This record gives sequence, structure tokens and C-alpha cells, in this order.
Amino acid sequence: MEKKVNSIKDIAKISGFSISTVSKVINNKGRVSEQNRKKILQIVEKYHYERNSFARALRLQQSNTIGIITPNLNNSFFSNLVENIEKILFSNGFITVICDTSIDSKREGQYLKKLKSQQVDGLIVISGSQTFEDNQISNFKHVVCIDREPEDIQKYCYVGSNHYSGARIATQELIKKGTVPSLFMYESDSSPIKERIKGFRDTLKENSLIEDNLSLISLEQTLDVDKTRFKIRKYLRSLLNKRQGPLGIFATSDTLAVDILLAAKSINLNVPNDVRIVGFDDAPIARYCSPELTTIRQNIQSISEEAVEILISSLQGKQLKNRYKKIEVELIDRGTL
Amino acid sequence: MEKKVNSIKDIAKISGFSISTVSKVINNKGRVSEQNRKKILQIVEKYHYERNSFARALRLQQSNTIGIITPNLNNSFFSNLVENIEKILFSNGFITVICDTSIDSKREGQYLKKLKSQQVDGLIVISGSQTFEDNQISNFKHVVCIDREPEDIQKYCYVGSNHYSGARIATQELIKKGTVPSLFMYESDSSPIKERIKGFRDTLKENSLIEDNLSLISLEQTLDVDKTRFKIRKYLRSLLNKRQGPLGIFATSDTLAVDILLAAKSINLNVPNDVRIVGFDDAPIARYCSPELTTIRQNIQSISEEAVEILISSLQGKQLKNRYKKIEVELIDRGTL
DNA sequence: TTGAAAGCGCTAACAA
DNA sequence: TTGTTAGCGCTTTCAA
Repeated sequence: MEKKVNSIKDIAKISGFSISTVSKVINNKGRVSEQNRKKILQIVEKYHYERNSFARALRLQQSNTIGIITPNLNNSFFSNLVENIEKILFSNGFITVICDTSIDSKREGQYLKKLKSQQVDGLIVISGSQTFEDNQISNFKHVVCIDREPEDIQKYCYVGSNHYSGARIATQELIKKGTVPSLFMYESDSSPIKERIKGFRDTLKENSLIEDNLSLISLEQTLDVDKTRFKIRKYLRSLLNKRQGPLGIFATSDTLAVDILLAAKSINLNVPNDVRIVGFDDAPIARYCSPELTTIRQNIQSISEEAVEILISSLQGKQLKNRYKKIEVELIDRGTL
Repeated sequence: MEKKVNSIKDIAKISGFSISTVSKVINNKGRVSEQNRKKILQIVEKYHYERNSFARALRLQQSNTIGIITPNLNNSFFSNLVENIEKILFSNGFITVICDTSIDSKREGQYLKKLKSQQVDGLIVISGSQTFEDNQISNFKHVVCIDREPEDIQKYCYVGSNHYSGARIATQELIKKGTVPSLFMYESDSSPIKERIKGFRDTLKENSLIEDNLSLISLEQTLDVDKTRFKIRKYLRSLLNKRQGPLGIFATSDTLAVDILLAAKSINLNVPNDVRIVGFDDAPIARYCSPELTTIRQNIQSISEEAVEILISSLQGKQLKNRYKKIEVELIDRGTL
């Protein structure tokens, strides 16, 4: 039987050429006579030689590996993003290491450390901490942040949806339908949420609508489903007392929107007659409720593509014309408006 | 400013010890005086030194990397599994490379190749092809399959839910509620589906219920949501004609179950009065419909833990007592039964 | 207890 | 056009 071949040295020995000649052939670099190239290639084939990527990475000081930091994979927005990015990177010859931090900055730190020692070539950070532990992230030369803007926006590249415009569209539509909209959100001071709040407020103002204590409703993120819906019902009742005509609600996520929808139904409110709802994301769940959810769609495909493009440009040392990119969103009008 | 430290050599220089002493400290191996150990550790800390894993992998001929092959990340069952496994592996010191095949065996092949040249130590295959291209998977010494049983069950380790028992429970409950159950499924000949069908049929038989042409309803997987629901409505109407009393439906996934729920509502059928439904998985969506879905919960946590445990044992060369493990499922009774 | 040095497989600068 | 060789950062054997 053919003996095990695992190094370029073995190939060199078998073929009778030197290591460097073989290396040139394998990497299609430098000049080797056509004849010898073929000979060597044949032997490579025959013995199923595969170059050792560690030795290569060690030598080249680059790994062809990209790290993705994600808060979790339970959320369809994140998992979709990760899925897309991973595919695009793979087709560009990169291996992806996915790090699920569970929104735990300690874990995030551990991952960053590991990624460092893995010497990833670049980093994609989805909705990461605003500021990183020990500023560990500055250890990485090529970083693209997605969704949540990093504090030091000069330093890192960024791609995200135009949350401001999304919020404006949603709010405007709700007003058009004759409601005085409220915004329902989970407690958060992330940049996307801030932008949405701003878009919401600006639109209210432009329409000469006055904010009151029921305009912005902020729910604790820790609550379980039942408690969340219980709270929502309470708010809905208050709103019913205070507002004329149908209620208008802009929810900052589709899951929250569906929670509201379900809460409304449970107190015999009809959607959209009594309550009009616009969500955010266009998550799969938007089509799995009844009526189907009207929502602002984030273009995950574009976000992924842009992020990878920027990252690869950065990796190639290209001058980046666009370090900061906002992707447009779109109203998907279904049954809750 | 502290100058950049990236090798054990730097640490050696700074600390005044030799490379090998530093190495011993870092790896907690060999004997080093307590005093010096502390000194070195301090410097390691201070300079945020992380050892280069390529050099290590090259030297040790092992990567501490595990590959996960998954059909996709859109499905909460898979993404949950991946998330859990990744976490457990990470806490065991492994890096995970996640490969999303989109159920495309060509992509699967490419990934397997890449993983091979990355020299992953082991492989976890979630719901992979029954048989692999070119039998590439036999290139890997340590493989654990999850969910879908590999053809050559002798060769690979396996962990999955007890689908048979899950189907039996669901069917039995439906019968208890006075229905003559039908099973709704997507076309598939994967082992989990086969087992569920068998469980369903066996339970029917034991209850002296005769199968007819509406007992097993198989939907094309390619259909979009609207078409799927359209078909479901058709089947529902046929069932209404043929069956006495409330309809009983066991759906092989929660998404499908919710499709059925929505289709039923859209033709003014009340759930659970007119139609009783049991799903499978206990996906998040089960709590985002109304009424909330009664379903068979797969214990993703246990599956993940078992799979990793088996993989690690295999990696450590331990004799495996259990190469084939079925995890029990559980009925979660909510509002659709 | 500590250190010197070989060598994992690779690439690339340089020599022939 | 081809070959020799240094060295990437690490672990480990063996000597001091």
C-alpha cells in the first residue's frame, strides 16, 4: 500500500524535486517548467496530499479564519445574519468561527481571547457590547460591527439598518391610520433602539402629536412570556382609557409585536380594528400569527453582503471608501395595520 | 507603551527565564518553583499573552477544533442545538467551526474537505445526509451524528430523540380526546420521520383504529406558506367530511402545527373544539400562537450534552459504552389538545 | 529546577 | 529553472 504522505517533504522525496519546487507548484507561484509541474501535480493527486493549514497559517501569519461574535442564535435576526455571513465567507475561502456570547461580556471576553490566540484574520461583531472589556477588540486589525454601533465609530467599520427611517415609516403609517401611536420596546440603550426612538419622536412632533407617559412604553427584558403579556395587557387597558379611536402600536421587534397581538386578543380586542400594530424585523413569526404582522423588514442579505465586502476589502488593505453603511428598510404591509 | 508581545519568546525575554520554563508554566506541566511560576504568570497576565494555537497545533498534531455540520440555522431546533453544542465545546476548550450546508450535498462535500484540511479533531453531524459523498466522512476518526441516523450505524456514534415514543404519546393523547388522528408531515424519508410514522401507526393499530387515505398526509416541502396552508385547508375539509367529532392532528413539527392551526382558524374551525393538534419540538413558536400549542418537547439540552460527551470520550480514546443514545421526549400540554 | 535545542510543515528570500 | 535554508511559535527531550 501507498505509505502515508502528509508533508511537502514526502512529495519532494517521491518526486525527486526539492521542497521549494513542490511548494511553488502547490501554490501556483514562481516558475516551474510545465513538465515538472505536471509530474508533481500527479504525485500530489495520487497520494491525496493536502497541505497542512497550521504550518501554513504559522508561516504566513494569517489563518483564513474569521470570527463572528453574536449575542445568540435563538433570535432569527441573528441566526439569519450569521448563516448568511458564514456562507458568503466560505465561498470566499474563509473558515468562520462563530462565538455565541449569550450577551455575557465575560464570555465575550473569553471568546475574544480565544479568537486572538486563533489569530483570526478579521472579526465581525454582531450587536456587541458598546465598549469591550479591556478594550480587547482593539487587538484585532480588521473589525466590522453590525447592528449596534460601536462607541468609537472612527475606529471600526459599521453596517446596520436605517433604524431611524424604519421607525419614521412605521410611525407615519400608524398616524395615517388615525391613531396616536405608542412605541413598545424592551429596555435597552443600544444604538438601534435609540435611533428608532428618535425616529418615532420626530415623526410624532412633525405631526403635532404630543408625547405623554404612554407614548414610550419600556418593558423589562428579563420577564417571561406570561409576565410580559400581563404587563402588556395592563398598558393596553390604560391606553384604551386615554386614547380615542383605535390604538396604534409600533413594537421594536416582531416577537414583541406578536406578544402585543396575543395580549390584545386575550382581552377581546380586535386587530386591526381596535389595535393597529407595526413590528420590526420581518421575522418568520410575522407570518405565523393571525392576522399576519405588518412590519418593517430589515434586509439581512444586504447587511451580510456589505459587511463581508467591507471586511474583505479591509483585509486586502484596500482604502475603504465606506466605513459606515446604513441599509434601507422596507414596510411589509400585512394584516395588523 | 508596552511593546507588542506575541510569542513565548517575548515572555521568556521579559521574565528572564528560558522558553521551556515559560512553556511549562503556561501549560501547567513539569516542575517549576512556585515563586518563578508566579512571576511568569504575572508577566503573562500583564502583557495579555495568548499562545499561538497554530504553532501549538502544528507541534501537537491536533487542533482542538470540532466541526459541526448543520442543515441550516433558520430552524430553531438546529440553531438551538448548535448553540448549545458550541457552548459546551467551548467550555471544554474546543473551538467550533460551524458549517451550514443548506441541505446541499455538494456544499456538504466542500465543507467536509475544508474541515479535513483544517484537521479538525472531531465532527458533529446534525441531520446529515444518510450517506455521504465519496464517503468523505470516513476520513474523520471521531464522528457523532445527531437527529438523523447514519446508514452505517455500526461505524458512527448517534444521539437523537426517541421519536417513536414521542409519536406514540401524541397519538395516544389525541385518541384519548375522542379523535381519530391523522398525521401531517413534510415529505421526507429521514429516520426521525420514519420513526414517528411507525409510532403513529402502531398506536392506531393498538387502538383498533383503521388507517385510511387521510391518516397520513404528506406535504411537499417546497411549497410556500400560502400554498401550504391552502393545501392544509383542503385536507381539513376532506377530514371534516369523513370523520365524526373533532379532528385530531399530529403534526411532525411545530411550524407545521401552527400552519394547521392558522388554516383551521381561517375556515372558522375552533381549536381545540373542532380540531385538536399536537406538534413536535416545542419550538419558541409554540408559545406564540393562540391557543398555545400542545407539543412533544425534544430535550435539546440533553441531546447536546450527550453528543459532546460521546465525542470527547471518543477523542480521548476511551472505550465507548454507548455509541447509540436515544433521549426521551415529553408532552407539553398547552391549549390545542 | 532550569535551559538548550530539535523539529512539527510550510513559505520565501536567496543562491546556484 | 531549481534548490538550500531560515524561521514562523510551540512542545518536549535531554543535559546541566
